[in-house]
Amino acid sequence: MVERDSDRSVSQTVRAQLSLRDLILSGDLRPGERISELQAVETTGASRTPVRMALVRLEEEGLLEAIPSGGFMVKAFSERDVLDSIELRGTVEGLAARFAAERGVSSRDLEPLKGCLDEIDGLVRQDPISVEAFSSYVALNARFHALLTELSRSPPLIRQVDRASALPFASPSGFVMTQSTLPDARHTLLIAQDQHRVVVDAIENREGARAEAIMREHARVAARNLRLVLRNKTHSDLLPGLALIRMAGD
Amino acid sequence: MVERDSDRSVSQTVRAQLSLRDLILSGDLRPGERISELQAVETTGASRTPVRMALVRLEEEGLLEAIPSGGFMVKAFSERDVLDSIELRGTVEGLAARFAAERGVSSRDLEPLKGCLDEIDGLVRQDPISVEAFSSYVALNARFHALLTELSRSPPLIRQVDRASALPFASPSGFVMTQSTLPDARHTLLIAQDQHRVVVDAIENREGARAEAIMREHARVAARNLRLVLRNKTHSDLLPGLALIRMAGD
DNA sequence: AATGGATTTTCTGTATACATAGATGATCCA
DNA sequence: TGGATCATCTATGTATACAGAAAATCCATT
Repeated sequence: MVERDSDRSVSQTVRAQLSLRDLILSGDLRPGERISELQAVETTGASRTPVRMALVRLEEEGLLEAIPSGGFMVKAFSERDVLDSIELRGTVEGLAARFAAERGVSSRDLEPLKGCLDEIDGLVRQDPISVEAFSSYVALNARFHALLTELSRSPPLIRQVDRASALPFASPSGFVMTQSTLPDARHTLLIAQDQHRVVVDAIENREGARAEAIMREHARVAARNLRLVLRNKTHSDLLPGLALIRMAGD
Repeated sequence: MVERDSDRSVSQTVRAQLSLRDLILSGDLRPGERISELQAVETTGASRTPVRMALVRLEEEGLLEAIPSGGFMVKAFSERDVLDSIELRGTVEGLAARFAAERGVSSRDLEPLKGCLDEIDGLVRQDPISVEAFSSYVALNARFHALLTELSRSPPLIRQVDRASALPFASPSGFVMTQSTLPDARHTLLIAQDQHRVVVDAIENREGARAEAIMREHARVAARNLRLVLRNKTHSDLLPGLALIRMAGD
């Protein structure tokens, strides 16, 4: 079926939000730049009401900043901001893992998680890893992290983990694609996957502190990758939102 | 000066948000109850546009839940939800304290914090503590926690701590007033104040792990108080939002 | 030439009208 | 009498018009 450029099945608000998010993450809208509602109306095709709605949601998402005199601007992030966001995500994921371990999980709950890990094993077995495999890894990794967080069985915590992962460079899978061009790409993925196995093992054995610690360390792999990407600025197109990161000298 | 019921200096959106928040926290709007926009328009006096804006913001705040078919309903919280929210707040505050300790703070930055502590000391010195003193404690305690979080010098983290503290029963000062009627009220406040001193000491000496651990434990004082309040349901009017907590049997 | 003020323009905040989708109630048939 | 279907009605999503405020521009004066 031929899709119109505007799908009637989703609301104008959602459409405007997606459209504006793409514009921000791709760098078409520069950090610090004010987003005019009228301009947003032209680019998204929606009217002002849903556009305003989308802007409010994008502010909550962390991509926009309210201007005191009114309206919104694209937020700029320092390298430190991004590193802190990653550490924060690791911390709340760590709390989720600890809750899961302390409260116990049934083997039935662990099944999908272990299935995920087996699939990832299948991917990292190949050497070198193909670009398609990296793509699959991104999806599986996201799924693993989501399932793990849900093991906490804590809606408030799940909510906060989702919010902490909303920024693309803070999300668990944010830096996977950027790794794909690095020489020791497979090495990094093997380490990350080992950490996945360890945290599941810790949860199974109800080792809360261990589960928490390993998830924190797991996030620091992403921090390492961020530094690599920022040093050799190549392949920066693989990480949406990199345009929002302003280096110290800028 | 006589204030009109509608202050022209703030926007209709903010006024509607404050008004609706009060209605929710006071229990006038029951958990699970759908909030009609038209009804909200009547009670707040604002028109539909700012009311809708306020509803979206209250959803982000965690007080409302979106209904799939459209609109919003008042969210209900289990006792476990609230305990988890408190633990979460303690965890992110702990991260802020660790950042402050690891990165170091100048004695100039610590001054307002220590001033805060001295003022609190003045309050808890009296025995028994007056209701007015409890009120002052709430304000000073909120100020201390805000200053402490800012010591992390991490905008993303400060943002998340604020969000984790947005729910009244998850906020650092949420249970202070409920304590005021309890027999060992002063005892609890003395312990909390000692923890305040310890975390400042840890930060001064750059003991990151210690600073983090004490902030986590500090939040658990609030968790203890929650259980007390829920067991003897008296004085529940001292905690706004208690109406949102649904016990297991309900 | 630079600065201050006034004017114009553009933007956001708000109100409201309209359309569509969902909910509710009544009526008809089995 | 119970269930299903249809109609009506209400509530939300969307579009747009209007007012006030902020920002930019231009002119005048020093």
